[in-house]
Amino acid sequence: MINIPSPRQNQLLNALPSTEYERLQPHLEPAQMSCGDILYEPGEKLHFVYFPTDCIVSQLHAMKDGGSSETAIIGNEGAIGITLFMGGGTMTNRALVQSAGYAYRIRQPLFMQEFNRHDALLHLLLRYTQALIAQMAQTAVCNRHHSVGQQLCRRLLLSIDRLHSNELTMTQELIANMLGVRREGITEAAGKLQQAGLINYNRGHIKVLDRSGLEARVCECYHVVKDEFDRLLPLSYHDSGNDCLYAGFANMPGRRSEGVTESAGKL
Amino acid sequence: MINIPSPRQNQLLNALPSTEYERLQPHLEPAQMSCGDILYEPGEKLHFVYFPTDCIVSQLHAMKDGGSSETAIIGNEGAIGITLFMGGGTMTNRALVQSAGYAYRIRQPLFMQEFNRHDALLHLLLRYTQALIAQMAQTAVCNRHHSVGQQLCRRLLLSIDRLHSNELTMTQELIANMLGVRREGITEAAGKLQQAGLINYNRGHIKVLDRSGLEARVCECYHVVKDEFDRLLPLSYHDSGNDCLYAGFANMPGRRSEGVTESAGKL
DNA sequence: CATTATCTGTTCGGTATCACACATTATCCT
DNA sequence: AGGATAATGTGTGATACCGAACAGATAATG
Repeated sequence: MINIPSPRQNQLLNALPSTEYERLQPHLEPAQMSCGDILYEPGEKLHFVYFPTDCIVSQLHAMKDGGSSETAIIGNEGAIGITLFMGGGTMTNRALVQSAGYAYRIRQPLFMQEFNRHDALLHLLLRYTQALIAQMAQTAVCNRHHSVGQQLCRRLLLSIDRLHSNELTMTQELIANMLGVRREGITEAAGKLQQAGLINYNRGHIKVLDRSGLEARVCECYHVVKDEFDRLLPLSYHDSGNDCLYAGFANMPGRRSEGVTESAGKL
Repeated sequence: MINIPSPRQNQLLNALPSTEYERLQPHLEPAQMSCGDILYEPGEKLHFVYFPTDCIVSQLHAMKDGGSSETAIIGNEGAIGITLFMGGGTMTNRALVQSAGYAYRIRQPLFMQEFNRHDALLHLLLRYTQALIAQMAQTAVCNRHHSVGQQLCRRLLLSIDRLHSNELTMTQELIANMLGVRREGITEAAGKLQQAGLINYNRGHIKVLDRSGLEARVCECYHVVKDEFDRLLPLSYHDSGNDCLYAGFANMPGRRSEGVTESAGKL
């Protein structure tokens, strides 16, 4: 037996009404996501929709000259593979696992079968997509106007929000590539945060000591996006936290989450 | 000379199969769009979906300190009001008419009635939304990595693509606010372009003299987005002619189809 | 333990952009 | 026509970030 999180630990899956969830559930396969895994490349067809439970995936754009920038970060509040239901089939970015963990995935045809019933799943995912859009747009604004230090704060907060932990595993080099800045810039900014007692870092391990301190330094972009997620996906506050022991993916005891069986779509 | 364009001059409406178009058509009201008009503010409910025929609308994000940045530009290839069918109802940005002209608009309930038939309109608009997402993401990347000069080229090309004309009406100050940079920066960059014989500008009037010259200077972002639009929204079913009374209008400049960005580089 | 690889700290010069101030010119208005 | 307004041009210094090179420190490995 391996300790694998429940699908319901993904907030989108958790927000589905039980009838829809139970139709989907048999087709959800757990997938172990390792740091560095690539879910899709630019222009490459994706065959699954992924629902992270405790991993983090970066949406990265690479440029010809080798530069790159992250435009979104996706954890258990969301899903990877929106292009499948948006209709494009591929995207111009790449999806890179940035923090190890698990996700549940479902094959496109099975997923689309449910999506095309045009019920809660559709409404939920479109709302989620709009939240993702807000995140990407705000990233654009932030890239233009805010300092590396502020963006580092934003990035750290986004990560700990999704990990539900105050400890991160990532090197300064990695952060730099995500933000699209130099590694030295991160060294300097992170040094200041450490000196201020807000974080503690050590060779790829970052511990956030003072969350509110980070929030005091971060630019408005962080809260704009967070508020928009909360507005669009109010159920994302529902933390059905505890893992369940789960062996294999066949017969999973359908966890009823009382009080959350409503659709998020209150259009 | 002051003919009101046909709704079919909007490429989304034009791409609808005639049965759907005819259901929609009675509800389409022409709207005159003047420069500076605001279609919605952040958090403000929108009651129409707008389909531009010959105007340009900017999707702008403002910040507390007064700064702003454009994350997308929308012309007759698209629509304003995706939040209505995405389900959010409001957005975090504002929509500002940036070049005067006409649009057809339709009230939300009537629009949603058609959208909820889950037919061509839904699929078309979701694909369009994905293209819009690509534009916003690439804007984020561009803001991070490219110079003011390159971004100016991108912005000019985006505009003339949507105006189907090589003459623009916008001041350097306006462009600066769109790109989120200083006006002096635009003065300098535009001066270089003029000196190179690529454009000619004069107190709010810009004429593009050498389109391919601009394309040679622009960063890759422009073509990444353009290719993605062409891929997702081929000028399809009702290409020029049939239902369009104003077939004399030029289409977007020649479509390019080089591959999507190579996947070399950091991460 | 020694070696290697990885991660972090620091420096230095170069450059793009910024912030501000002000001059100049074209267009608009009465 | 003449004055007001809007748009553009220029200059000066400050600063944030870049590019590259290198040094020290810690973990990983054999």
